[in-house]
Amino acid sequence: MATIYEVSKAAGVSLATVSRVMNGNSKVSERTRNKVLKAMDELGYRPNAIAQSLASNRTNSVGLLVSELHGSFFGDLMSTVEKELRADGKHVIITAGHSDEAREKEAIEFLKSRRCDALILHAEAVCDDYLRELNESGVSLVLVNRMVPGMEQQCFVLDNEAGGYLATKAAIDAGHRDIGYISGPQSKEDARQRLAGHVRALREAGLNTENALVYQGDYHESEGANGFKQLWQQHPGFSALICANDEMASGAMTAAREEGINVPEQLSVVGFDDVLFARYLHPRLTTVDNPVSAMGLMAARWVLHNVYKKKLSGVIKNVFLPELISRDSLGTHL
Amino acid sequence: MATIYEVSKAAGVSLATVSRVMNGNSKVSERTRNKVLKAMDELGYRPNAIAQSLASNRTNSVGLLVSELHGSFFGDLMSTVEKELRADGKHVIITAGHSDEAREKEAIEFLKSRRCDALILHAEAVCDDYLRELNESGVSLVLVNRMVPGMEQQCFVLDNEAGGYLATKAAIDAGHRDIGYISGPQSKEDARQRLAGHVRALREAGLNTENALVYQGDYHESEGANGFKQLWQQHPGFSALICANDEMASGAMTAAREEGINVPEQLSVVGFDDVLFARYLHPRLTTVDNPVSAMGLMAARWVLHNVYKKKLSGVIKNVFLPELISRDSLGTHL
DNA sequence: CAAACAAATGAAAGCGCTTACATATTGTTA
DNA sequence: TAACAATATGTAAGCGCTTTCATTTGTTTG
Repeated sequence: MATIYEVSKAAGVSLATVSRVMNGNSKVSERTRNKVLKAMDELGYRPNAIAQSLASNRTNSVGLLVSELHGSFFGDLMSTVEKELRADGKHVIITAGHSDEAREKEAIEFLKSRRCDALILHAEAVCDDYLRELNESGVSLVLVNRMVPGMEQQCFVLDNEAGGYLATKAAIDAGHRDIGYISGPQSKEDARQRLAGHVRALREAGLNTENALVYQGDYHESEGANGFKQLWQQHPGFSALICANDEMASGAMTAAREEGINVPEQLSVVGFDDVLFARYLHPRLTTVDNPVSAMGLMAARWVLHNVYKKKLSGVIKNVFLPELISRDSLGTHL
Repeated sequence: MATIYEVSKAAGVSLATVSRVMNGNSKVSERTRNKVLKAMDELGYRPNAIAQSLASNRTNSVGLLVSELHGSFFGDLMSTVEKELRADGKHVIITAGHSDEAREKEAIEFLKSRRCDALILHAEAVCDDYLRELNESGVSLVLVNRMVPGMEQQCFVLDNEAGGYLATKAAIDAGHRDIGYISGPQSKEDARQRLAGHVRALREAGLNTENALVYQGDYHESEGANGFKQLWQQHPGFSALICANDEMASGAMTAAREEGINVPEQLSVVGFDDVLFARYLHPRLTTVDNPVSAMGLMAARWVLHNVYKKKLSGVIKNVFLPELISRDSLGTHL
């Protein structure tokens, strides 16, 4: 592979001049620029990004931490972030934290050792203090799907409470009064907030929230089925079931069907997240969207603006409001 | 951030010695090693991976090209590859080629400029010659889901013909005789092979393959619906429909339902790929699995072995045989 | 106890770039 | 045309490591 030195020799100019035409910042006369370009072309020269990074103290790479590399939520996030950054010549190093504290920290250390110019983190397991320290230690970072007090401008989050409210409100508006809820693990912030929104909607409608029909699941499909079974046993015949995510909604729908209960005629189901397969379920799932792509985009733009000094088109938005995606699984109840 | 120089000063040894304890290849006495380790610890030293790469001409990074960053197929691939390589301290730079020749080439150039030690490519649009040239130019690379003559050992593929055969054979074994087929775009190798397998199964059963019920789709859901409609119009009442992928199978099932046709009672449907949502469809989709994870694993192991000289556990397998995943969408036909 | 060898350590030259700073070239003005 | 900007180009010192080769130190043996 040709180096800058060979290019400089071939073009009959100095290293500095070659570097100048590559980076296009300093002035170079039209004639020499052409000579250099020609030499580069003839040699098939490609700058060594590693050497550039070492010399310039800039890697043009941003680290992205996700919980998993599969699943539509992270797929959308990675896809959006990569596209936006790549358009500006930056590249993304992706690592997975698997929602585990040690692995998340390890992944972050890894990204730091790779000298990423910035980090975009979907960190679930590390504590707020760790993130604040990281932030103060001089690492440029933004957080997706997490709000850390003191770093509000660097956090891009969904208003989960509003989403929880939206889902239950939709059921209430459709005439439902007996409404069950399968929550996510209450150790997770988003799960707590979604539940809080649900409770607010019930209360607002004057419904009983004391001995509410709530089952705590773990966001997995199987717990959707378990949750449904338990709630149905506890209070047979409730007319709507709100689930804190689509996976559990799917599990619940399958379990209901196995009991011979028709969705949505006998039981309405509402999910949360609008993952890809929500459209493929039968009946197609009414759910609350989770604007991952929009959040990923904002995170990428923040980096472009604050780290790479690119001027912004549009404003940076930190908190996203979810919308209800009406499909077929929510029926009216007279 | 502390550098190796500061560590060497703190420990009272030379740079070379610090480097030695980091890399652990050359001998260092127990006493000095401890001094160095202590100094590193106290300074919170983290080696600069960029500088290491430049000096050693090894980046410990492998480039991964996928068509898209979302979707379960690529999610599984990325996930497996990343996990396997990361376990050995390598990291993965992921880029998307969007099944477009120019973008695939650009992505590959990008990975080359990052000086990846090896490339794992899911390249659909570039031609065989390009890949062969790349290979001969000294870049270590392997191909996933693509067989290029002359590079067999570096290709990890599914036997699509066998998969196509399997799907149709299953329908025949279940008693079906009137079998429709929605193929993928015949510009793609895998689509042609899947169709070839289908035809072989028909022929073997002594069924007519002349004016066979075949519709050419594009692997997208909508074409599954279109394909079903057209075939049904052309020959109403056929009892089984084989689709070249799950997306189209889903589209076909939805279209059938809209026509009031029950799956699987009146029409059996078989898919291909066993993507995540196949389990979520109703009825759950009988399909042919596509062992992406296994292929990704092999690709990663090949790299570990051939590029990083790691000794192998187990053998390298290049061609993978698919299996039928029996669920509920294929019924018997007497 | 010195010779002979092995083991541990250090000195220094890169790796391929960027970027002050210095110098050369050109253009402008009186 | 001398004097001076302004502009274009070159020189060389890093960036933080690895690695070769030379040197020092330690160990063994006759």
